[in-house]
Amino acid sequence: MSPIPLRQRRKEARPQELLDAALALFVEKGFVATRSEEVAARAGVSKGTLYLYYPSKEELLKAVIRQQLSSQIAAGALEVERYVGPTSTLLVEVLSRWWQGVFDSPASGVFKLVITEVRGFPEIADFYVQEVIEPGERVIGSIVQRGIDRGEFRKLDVPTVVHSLVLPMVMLCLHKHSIGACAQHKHDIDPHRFIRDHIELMLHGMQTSPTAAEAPRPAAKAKATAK
Amino acid sequence: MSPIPLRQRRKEARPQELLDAALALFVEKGFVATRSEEVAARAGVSKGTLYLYYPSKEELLKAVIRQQLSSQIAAGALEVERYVGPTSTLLVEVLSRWWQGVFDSPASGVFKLVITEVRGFPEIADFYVQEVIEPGERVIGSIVQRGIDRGEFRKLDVPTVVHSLVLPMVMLCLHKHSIGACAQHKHDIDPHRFIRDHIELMLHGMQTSPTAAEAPRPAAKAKATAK
Amino acid sequence: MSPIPLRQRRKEARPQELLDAALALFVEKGFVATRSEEVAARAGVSKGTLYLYYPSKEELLKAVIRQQLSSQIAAGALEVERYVGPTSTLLVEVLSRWWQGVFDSPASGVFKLVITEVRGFPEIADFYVQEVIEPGERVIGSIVQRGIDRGEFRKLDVPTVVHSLVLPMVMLCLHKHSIGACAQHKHDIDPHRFIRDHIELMLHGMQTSPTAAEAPRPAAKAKATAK
Amino acid sequence: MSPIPLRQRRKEARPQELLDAALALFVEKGFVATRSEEVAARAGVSKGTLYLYYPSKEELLKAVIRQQLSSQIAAGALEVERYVGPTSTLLVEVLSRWWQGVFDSPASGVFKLVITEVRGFPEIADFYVQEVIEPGERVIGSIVQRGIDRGEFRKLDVPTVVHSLVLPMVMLCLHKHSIGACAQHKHDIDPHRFIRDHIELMLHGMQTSPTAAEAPRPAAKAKATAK
DNA sequence: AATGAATGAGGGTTCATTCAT
DNA sequence: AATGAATGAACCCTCATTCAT
Repeated sequence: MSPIPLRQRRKEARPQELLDAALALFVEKGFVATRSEEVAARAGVSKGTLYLYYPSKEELLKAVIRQQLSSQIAAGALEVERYVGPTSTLLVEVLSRWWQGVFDSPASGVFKLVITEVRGFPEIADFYVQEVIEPGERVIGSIVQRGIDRGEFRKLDVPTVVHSLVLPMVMLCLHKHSIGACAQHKHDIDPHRFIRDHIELMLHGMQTSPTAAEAPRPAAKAKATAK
Repeated sequence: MSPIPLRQRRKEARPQELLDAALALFVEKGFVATRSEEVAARAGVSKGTLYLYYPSKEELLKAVIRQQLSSQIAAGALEVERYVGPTSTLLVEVLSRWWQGVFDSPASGVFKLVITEVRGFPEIADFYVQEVIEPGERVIGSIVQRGIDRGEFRKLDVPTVVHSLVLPMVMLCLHKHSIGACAQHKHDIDPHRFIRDHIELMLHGMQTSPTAAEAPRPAAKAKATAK
Repeated sequence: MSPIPLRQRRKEARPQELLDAALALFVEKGFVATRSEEVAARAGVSKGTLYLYYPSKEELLKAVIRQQLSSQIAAGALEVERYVGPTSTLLVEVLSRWWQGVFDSPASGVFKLVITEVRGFPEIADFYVQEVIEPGERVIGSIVQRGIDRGEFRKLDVPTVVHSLVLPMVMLCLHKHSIGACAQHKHDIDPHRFIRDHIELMLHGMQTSPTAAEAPRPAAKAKATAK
Repeated sequence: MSPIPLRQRRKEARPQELLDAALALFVEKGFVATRSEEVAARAGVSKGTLYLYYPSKEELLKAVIRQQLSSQIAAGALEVERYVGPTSTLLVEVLSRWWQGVFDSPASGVFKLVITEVRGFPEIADFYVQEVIEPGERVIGSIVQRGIDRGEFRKLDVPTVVHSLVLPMVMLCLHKHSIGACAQHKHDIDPHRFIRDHIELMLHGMQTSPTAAEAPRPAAKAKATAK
């Protein structure tokens, strides 16, 4: 049934395996502190082999980031256009979906990687801005705009709202891979719960009429402050 | 006229000069990528001198972080107790003051430093959490709680609100020292303006009464909590 | 024709080549004063390669000593058991053979190395005592004892005799690698001749019967020992 | 009563205090591994002061050795000329006296120092040979020669006998400061007892008539092998 | 004379990268 | 293609020596 011999399958899988290994290690230990041999070892190949696929550790770093970003651009944009229904629901929907896909996956590490390494490789900034920040802000921004246009949201400064919405999410990803990864401080926050609450809180702040804010979750009931 | 000999005066200044140099460089290039000689040079001394004051690069890092943190704890707590007046004003006041003191100063770099280096030196996590996160959250949390107690804010989950308020601020510090430091992306956001807007937006989300710009809202009822 | 590739052949030879180089240099210049790069160079490899085989200069030192010692233990013991004939001949035989094997070989340097470096690395003392001193004294001691038992030697304190016999030999090895290695003082003594004479002199002192050049002597009585 | 102020006395004592400190440390840790600051500290002065008395660590080493040697030349020679009585007694007398003065004093360390450091500073060899080896061998040699001339000793090769006599003594000094200084191996030999026995054994080997050998110590009795 | 802060050459060790196998 | 031995530049840190005080 599988016409492709194992050897060849491995060979084709190599680049991805190397990228995965590199992502994990770069995020964990930092780019400089990660030895290229470790990356190779984690990918199950030898030091030399790594250099067959990537000409240098630096290129490997860029490839890691590029690849993670490409997969992020994705989705969403279309959804917005087609969607009918309350904007708050749409916003919750889009942010949640993205959050689900990112936070628990290794992809959450790219944020740390970018923050940590851009200064050393400013090219990274360019494609990060182009591939993630801008498209991301455009999508979220367009939703917010839709809410404003439809009178659901107050007339707010769109970029501000977008940042207020998104920065905590990014920050949680960073936390996960830094302090959150240190034994004692693992469970200080429940990220999924926080994000849910955060969005809700934001919606409150954005909405014209308080009632509208509740729309997305009909079955919900009072919960307020319970810690 | 000057009874203290130059040598000695220098000696006392050295540790701080070295810490300043180290902070700047560690934030800019990362701990591992910074050569100890660079730190020394930036502090205007030679390689060897650095080791007269700090026994190793690693200890220097810890000293850098410790010192920045110690100076952060400070402030605010008292203010909260004494304050009379609307909680929203208090919150704006406290956050703004802190923001002023941090964002434009080199201290803003510690966030990046911590995020970047904790994994390598987990002890850092401990004192960061103790010296910054916990006291910080306690102060902001107490303000939020005050607002709730006084019926000015809705009955929200305090930690959630604190995070929603603060994480974007921290994130902006990180941004400043990473992407924001790359030529092309310098002025994507005006941080001070954003923080002002962000807080305002948050307050909207938090407040009970629509007075400020919202429709009247009865005791908050349905809450979109179901996960 | 040669199925083993050159690389691999080298690899197997490396440790020994490095040990040889290290022995020579450590003996000549002392452990601390020898740069690891020199060792590598003398072994025909680069600095880095040394660390492929030994994790540190210190481990290299220990390996050098260990290896020399292991090869020393060896020999003699059996010979003693089997031997028939006068003990004096046996003693001469065993000491000469050992002397031949040691003095002119690089192994003679280990004595200096041990004397010089034990204080810095006391573990060395343990294995030197176990691998060299004790076995060596045991072998020579057993010969002396045999002589006493067979009435060929006077009833002397065995360890004393062993030391009197052996210490000058060790001392000559030390001399060879210290003062003896300094141009002006090269030929102050002919070591082989000296050792021959020394053993002969010692035998005179040990023997019961005056055969060689001594008057008959009854069971030794008066002893010039009182301190 | 003491007209010399303390300050000045200290000042005059400095060089000697520094030499003592240096001897102890150089013997213990080796010349290269001893930091000049340690020497200063042990002598109770600061780093800088050391350089007021000796222009470099190397000169300090040479001074240490020179001074120790100068004090060794000393004595004995005259004694030999004047002495009347059996040569064996004279020999025992001279060797014992020297041994007493050397072994238990810090001077015993110079042997190690010379052995260890000559290769690095060959000038040391010259004055060591001139100041110690040659005078020493001359004194002992003249005694041995006297014994031969007077028919007390067999017609042996004088240098050989001298070496056989003296090398174990030197070797014991070396041992004391190397293996003997390592906890486990402190009491393997009783040096004073050994030297006494060794000389006695040597005398046995040297003497024409066995009876003569016993002369020096009339009151002694059988002791032989008892360990 | 004495101090000890400062210097900077020097040496141990690491690791990205190459290349013979 | 894959390996891993070898290289050597680079970096942390030490310490002899200097010199302002």
